Amino acid sequence: MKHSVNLKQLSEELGLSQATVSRALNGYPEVKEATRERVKDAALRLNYAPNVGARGLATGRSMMIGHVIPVSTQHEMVNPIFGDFVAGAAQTYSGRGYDMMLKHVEDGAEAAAYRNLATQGGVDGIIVHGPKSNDARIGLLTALGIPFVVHGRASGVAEPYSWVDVNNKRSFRRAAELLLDLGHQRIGLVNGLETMDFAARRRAGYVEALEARGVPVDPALMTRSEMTEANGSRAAAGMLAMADPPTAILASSLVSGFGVRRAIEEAGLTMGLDVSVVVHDDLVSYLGDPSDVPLFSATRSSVREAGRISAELLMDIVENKGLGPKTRLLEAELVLGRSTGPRRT
Amino acid sequence: MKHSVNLKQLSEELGLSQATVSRALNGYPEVKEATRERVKDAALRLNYAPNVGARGLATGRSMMIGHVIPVSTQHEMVNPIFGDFVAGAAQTYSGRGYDMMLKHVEDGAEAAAYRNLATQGGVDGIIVHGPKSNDARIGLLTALGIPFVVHGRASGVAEPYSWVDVNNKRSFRRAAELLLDLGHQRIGLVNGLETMDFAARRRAGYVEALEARGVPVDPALMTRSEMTEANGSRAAAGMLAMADPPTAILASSLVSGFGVRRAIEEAGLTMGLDVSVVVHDDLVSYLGDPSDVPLFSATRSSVREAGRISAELLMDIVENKGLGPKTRLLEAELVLGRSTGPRRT
DNA sequence: TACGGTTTTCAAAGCGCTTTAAATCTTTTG
DNA sequence: CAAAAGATTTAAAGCGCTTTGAAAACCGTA
Repeated sequence: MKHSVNLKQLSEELGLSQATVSRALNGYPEVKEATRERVKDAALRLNYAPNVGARGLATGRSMMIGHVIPVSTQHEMVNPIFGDFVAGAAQTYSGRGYDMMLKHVEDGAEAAAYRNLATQGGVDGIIVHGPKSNDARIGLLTALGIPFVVHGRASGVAEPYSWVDVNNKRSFRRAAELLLDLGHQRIGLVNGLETMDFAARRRAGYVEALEARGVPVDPALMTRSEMTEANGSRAAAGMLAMADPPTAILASSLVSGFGVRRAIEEAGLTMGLDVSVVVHDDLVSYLGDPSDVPLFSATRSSVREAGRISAELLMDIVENKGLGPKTRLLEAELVLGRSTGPRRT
Repeated sequence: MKHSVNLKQLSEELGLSQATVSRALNGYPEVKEATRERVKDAALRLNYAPNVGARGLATGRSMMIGHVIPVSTQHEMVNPIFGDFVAGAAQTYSGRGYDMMLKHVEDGAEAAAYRNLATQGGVDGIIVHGPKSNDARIGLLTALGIPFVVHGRASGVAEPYSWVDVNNKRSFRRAAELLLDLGHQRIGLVNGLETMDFAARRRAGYVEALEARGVPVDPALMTRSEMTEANGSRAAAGMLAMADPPTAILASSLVSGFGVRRAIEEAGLTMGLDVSVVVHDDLVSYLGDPSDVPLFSATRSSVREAGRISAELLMDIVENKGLGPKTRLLEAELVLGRSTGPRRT
């Protein structure tokens, strides 16, 4: 059964030319208001919606933004913050008439995938997720000449490009300073994989804070792994079993934080009392803690907001290619919860 | 800078007609093997990729599957399992040459959004997420005549449609039976929102198990809310504060389970000893527990696998509209962890 | 009544691809 | 060696839309 019509049928039904109908629907001024109304009514009644492929062909715009799903190749893990980022971005796109395309890329086919994305005319722009410290995708996309925005930054890349990032270094520096102020000297770092740019920056902030206070940096107190509950727990358990265990731990995500808390409790200690904990909280919606005084002290920055901003930037670039690279550095908020307290003597 | 060519340029470069070049690249048999090689080489060399819009116009296929992001309208919450489901689906699509489009839909614009999705020719099929008990989308999409597969089922809908679902009723019945077998009589249910079909079915399974054993069903032991850590904790805390508290709790997700555990511990009790807990575990990748004996006893069913299967089904339907609705009922595995034990007397 | 200026509508080209029907080139066969 | 059969290749139509350049309709005025 046919439930919709195309432009030709619609225009015949109306006794108008396709041109006029098209103009009427797209808000061009040279159409008589009465005609426009008549056209709009008919379009609604006949269930007309312009074919996106055809429109794309004619305008050279697909009104689609491409995202490549960042599946950690090692453990088939989907980055937990991906969902919220995408939700924020999608909402923004939809407000401006764009849609989002998600592409799964098999390992090793990365370059080809981005190249196709750029050449097939299927998307007007691309969001790059999970940049590594020296990410080749940036150079590739720049060379291909397609608009893109990186969520995060890539330290090693010299050429300019557009990005939206949290000030990871500063936020971890501040978190570490908070713990130092509370009297802690042995502070553990349960970081994400440090091939990821954000994780490297966080460590830099942590190290910077300790060094600024003359507190020795102990490699044994710095771990890195994917940010799962299990990994957080394992890392913290290892530290707490040391001869000279930390009295505070800085964890790179809320989920790792849950693991850290478990390890603390399984060691017979109390979080916030025996061991202080600060986590980074991306405000992922379903992990939200609505309490007045949250469980965890945290550096907070909404990844959904980052999604919104990235989308906004990208669409601006797409619609106005003249402007140079745009960047946006977001500051994380430091929120005190019940997981931190002065060092016990 | 132009970095890619179109079919016309490519064919001119080769001294062949567009038809032959198109056939060569699309694997049609009537092209001489030598020619095909020559064409493929040139395509690679000149960075040719067919324009998806044009191809879609010509073939009537967009090679794109639409998903609508299920943002819980009440709290702007992104369903946590969405990420993994989508990852599984996207992987499957990509293996068969399809891509995935994600659409954000504002509240209230649902019908229009699905209608457009179906009419604009932008997608060949749709996956419906998070069906409610009497979901109007199913009737709408059926009427529109576009292929679709529902992840889950909608109890109230009589007409046939394609779906992929976990046997939620049976798995919660089994979980409850396990607890009954362990001697528990007061069993709490920390369920998801029961407007969601899956949650309603889980409760049905739970109730069925109790009634089959003649154990009274106490409404005070049945809570429903979005499946967050905080909600799980609050629900469990409430139950544990009762005069006649439960000795076992059945939670609808791993995340709620974390909350339940917290409440148990904050009540000075020990999970698995004083209070047994069984959760439903969607095997969401980043919450994975690699231990031999997992923390939680759980009914397990991979949502990523469900994504794969749903995608497979949908593509089959798209490519062969003749076949009637396809369905797939997945059984959850019951896995014993450290959170369950016999009732303490 | 006709004319210049506006406003509104139209015919047709073109976006880049696939595919049908026809043309050309190669083989095979009698 | 010519005709029939088979293998390749091509020209052109068409997918559904936007947009340019031209035509038609309308208006007030001379």
